[in-house]
Amino acid sequence: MEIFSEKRVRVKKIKTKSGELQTPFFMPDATRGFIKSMSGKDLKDAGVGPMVVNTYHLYLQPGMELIKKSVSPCQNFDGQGNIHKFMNWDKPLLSDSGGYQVFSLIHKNPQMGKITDDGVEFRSPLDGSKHYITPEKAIQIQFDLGVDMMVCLDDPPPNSHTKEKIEAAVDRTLAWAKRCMIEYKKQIKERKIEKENKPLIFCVIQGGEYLDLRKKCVEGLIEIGFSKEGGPAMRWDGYGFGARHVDSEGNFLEKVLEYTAKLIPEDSLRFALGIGTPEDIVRSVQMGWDMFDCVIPTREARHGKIFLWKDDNLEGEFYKTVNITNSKFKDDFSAIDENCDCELCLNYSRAYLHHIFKMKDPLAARIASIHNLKFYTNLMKKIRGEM
RNA sequence: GGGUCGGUGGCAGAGCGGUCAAAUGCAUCAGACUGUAAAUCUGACGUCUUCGGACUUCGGGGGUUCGAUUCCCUCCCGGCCCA
Repeated sequence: MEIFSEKRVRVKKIKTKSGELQTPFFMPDATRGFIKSMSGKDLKDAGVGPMVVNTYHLYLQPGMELIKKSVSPCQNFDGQGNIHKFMNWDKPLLSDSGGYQVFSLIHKNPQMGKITDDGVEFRSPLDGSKHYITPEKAIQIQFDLGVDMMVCLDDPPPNSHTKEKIEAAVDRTLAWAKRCMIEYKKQIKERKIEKENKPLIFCVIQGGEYLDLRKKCVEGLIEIGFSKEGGPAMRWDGYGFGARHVDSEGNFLEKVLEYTAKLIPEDSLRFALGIGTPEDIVRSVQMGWDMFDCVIPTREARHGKIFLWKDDNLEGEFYKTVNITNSKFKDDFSAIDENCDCELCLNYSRAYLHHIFKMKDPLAARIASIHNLKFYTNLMKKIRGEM
């Protein structure tokens, strides 16, 4: 793998209370505490380790009271009820703060809530009930979730906003990151969490497509890591790239990603939120990004799009996707991917998968999801040089 | 044999004098999906097109009318009821 022989890949181990992780890694989105249509066994078969859950979704449903009470009937977990026990998932989990959800909800429909400097007031799309989330509350919820990695509440404006508005979002993101850090220190102290069990904390870098704003944001965030406000200074474990990383035409914001990665302290984790397609992940890894999460492999699996390897070398067009619902697969009895050993590829033909998709049976979504996630976990193994 | 209701695009099913190439749903075909309001959404779906339109369609045939998928006659086919 030529492009990765230049030590541009930051392969390093990180420790969490649920086990070690090796960068670069990919986390599928188990937003509501599950990956649609998949069991824990399916996920393990696909090679999945860490996953992302969402603070906003879990807070609304099933609610924190239930999660704090939960008990796993099949496995011993330490401590009180948490999302690991509820899901019966003993590998690392990262919770996203929910800022992205609340903001996109409000940006799409201003009647759904309002944003102030103090926090966000929003209506639940489930039942219309009113909720109020502050940076402090977002952190408290994530401690209650009991995750291994947590993310500050941020303000992610659409990249199409004016520079003034993007800068205001940067300022708010910084103010909220500071409050999140103070709350984080407070929770660690109050909950008497030992050093080795501390969840990793990630801040988020905003700034849209403006390099100077990205720089301003990172510098402000680094400074917060040196602040002794609320307790001894604590550095961020990682920095996330916030907002969309593609422009309105779908072009990857290569320069912004590359520039921003360089601003992040060398020994901190670099989390490219929401990235992405396999080629976007490869490019981002080359820029120095360490962690990724994206709905693409699972959502597209449910929609019949299957990822196939073309080339072991991760250069050029190393993969392709097929829409298995296309009529050309109706009588194609070949294997889905001859080079894959997932449940789907070992057992079924393209024609059969085509058929169960056409019949809309949930089995189609399930086995396609296993396949696509296996593709992604293998992609990361190839990037790390493990296969 | 008599009565009655009905025959509409691949299917189901609206329309019942012009605004109908014909609602809607399904099926079909293609596309989108990037910190999941997504098992979702978009587009195409008679033929041809210089994308302005043009042409042939609503069981068959005939009629009324400026004009019929819509009204009348007749034939064919189907459901139900009575013999």
